[in-house]
Amino acid sequence: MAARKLSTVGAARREQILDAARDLFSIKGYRGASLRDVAAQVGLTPAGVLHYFPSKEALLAAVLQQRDDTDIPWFETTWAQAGSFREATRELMARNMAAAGVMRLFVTLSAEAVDPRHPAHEFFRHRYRTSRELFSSTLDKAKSRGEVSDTAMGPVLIAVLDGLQTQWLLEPDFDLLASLDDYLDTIAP
Amino acid sequence: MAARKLSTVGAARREQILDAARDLFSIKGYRGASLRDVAAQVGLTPAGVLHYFPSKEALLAAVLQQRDDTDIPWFETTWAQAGSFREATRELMARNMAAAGVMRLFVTLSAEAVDPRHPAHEFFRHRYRTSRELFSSTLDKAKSRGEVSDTAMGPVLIAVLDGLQTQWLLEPDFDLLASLDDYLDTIAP
DNA sequence: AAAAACCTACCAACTGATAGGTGGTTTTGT
DNA sequence: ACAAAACCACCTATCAGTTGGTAGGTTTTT
Repeated sequence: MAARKLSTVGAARREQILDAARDLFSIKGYRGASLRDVAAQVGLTPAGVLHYFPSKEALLAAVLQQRDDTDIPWFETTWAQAGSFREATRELMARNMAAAGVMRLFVTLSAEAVDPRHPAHEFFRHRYRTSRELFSSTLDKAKSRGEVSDTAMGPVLIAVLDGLQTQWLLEPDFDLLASLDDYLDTIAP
Repeated sequence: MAARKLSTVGAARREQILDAARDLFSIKGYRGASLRDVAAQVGLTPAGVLHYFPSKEALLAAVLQQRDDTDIPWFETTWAQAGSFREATRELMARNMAAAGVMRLFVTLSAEAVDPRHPAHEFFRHRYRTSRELFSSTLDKAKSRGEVSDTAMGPVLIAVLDGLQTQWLLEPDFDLLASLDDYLDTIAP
C-alpha cells in the first residue's frame, strides 16, 4: 500500500526481522515473545526493530500476512500436479511438517487468538472462514471426480489437519502421516 | 499427599482462586494472565494468592490437575447410559460446549504448551498419550459391537474433536455439532 | 545534503516473588 | 474457665527484572 522507502540492505533487514519474529512467536506465542527477544535474535536493539515496524502488533500482522499470501493458491496447483486428492493432501501435510516453525506459529497463535481481544483474533476468524470455503469447494470438486466420498466435509478436514498437527508438535514421534492416511481412508469413495 | 492445614474458609478461598485462575488462563493463556489478574478477581493481593499456592506454576498445575481427575471415567459411563457411541460422543461435545471456559483452557494451554519449556508441556504430552489410548480402546469396543467402521482411529477422532472446538471458539456461530455429525457419518458402519 | 539505519538513554507500567508484619481464630496447658 | 501459644489468612512494602514504546542523537549509505 504505502510507498516504502527501503534500501536493499534495509529490505534484507526487514526480512531478517520477520523471520526471527516468526520463529519466536511460533515457539513462545505473541504474548510470550518480547521485542527484545526479536531484536536480540537479529543483533539489534528494540528501537532498531521499531524502526522497521511501528509496533509489536504491526510486526505480528506482517508475520501473519507474509504466510497467508503464499498458502492459498498452493493446494490446487499441487493437486493438479500430484494427480490424486489424497496425494495432494499428504503433500500439503508433508510441506507443513518440513516447516515446523510455521506450523507452530499457526497452531500457537490460532489458539492464543481465541481471545477476542487478541490482536490476531480477526485475522484468524477470517482465515478459518475462507479456509472452510476453500476446502469445501475443493472437496466438492474431488467428489464430482469420484475421488472422495460424499460424506467428506471441509470443516472436518480442517479439524483433522489442525488436530493432528497439535499432537505431532507435542510429540514428534507421533506418526502424523499415518493418522492422516487413516482419515483419508474413511473418506475414500 | 502432604497434610493440609486449611480451615473451611481457607479451603473455600482456595477453590475460588482455582476458579478464577481457570477462567483467566483459559482466556489469556498462562503467560498472558498475571498473578495480579487472578488476585484482583478474588479480591486479594498477589501475596494473598501466593499464600495458597507457592508459585504461579504451582497454581497452573493445580488448575490442570483439578480437571483431569473428573474427565477420564466420564465417557464410558455416558456411553453405557446413552446407548450408542454416536450419542455418547455428541454428549461429550455438548458437555464441553456447556463449559466453554474449560474448553478454552485446554485449547489455549495445549497450544501454548507445544513449547518444551512451557510448564505444562509434560502434562499435555502425558494427557494426549493416555487420551489416545483411551479413545483407541473405546473405538475398538465400538467396532466389536458393530457401532462404528473399522477405519475409525483414536488419534483421528481426537484431532476432529480438538480441531472443531478451535473453530467453534473462534466463531461461536460455527455449527460444531453438525460438523461432528458429518465426521461420525464417515465412520458409520 | 538528504535520508535511511540505526543507537543510547530513558520511561511508566507491569512481572513473579519475598520479607516481615497484623489481626483474628484455634489449640493447648493449667 | 481462661490465658498463652500457635497458627492461619491475609496485608503492605518492596524487590529486581521485563514489558512496549519514545525522544533525540549519531553513523552510514545514497
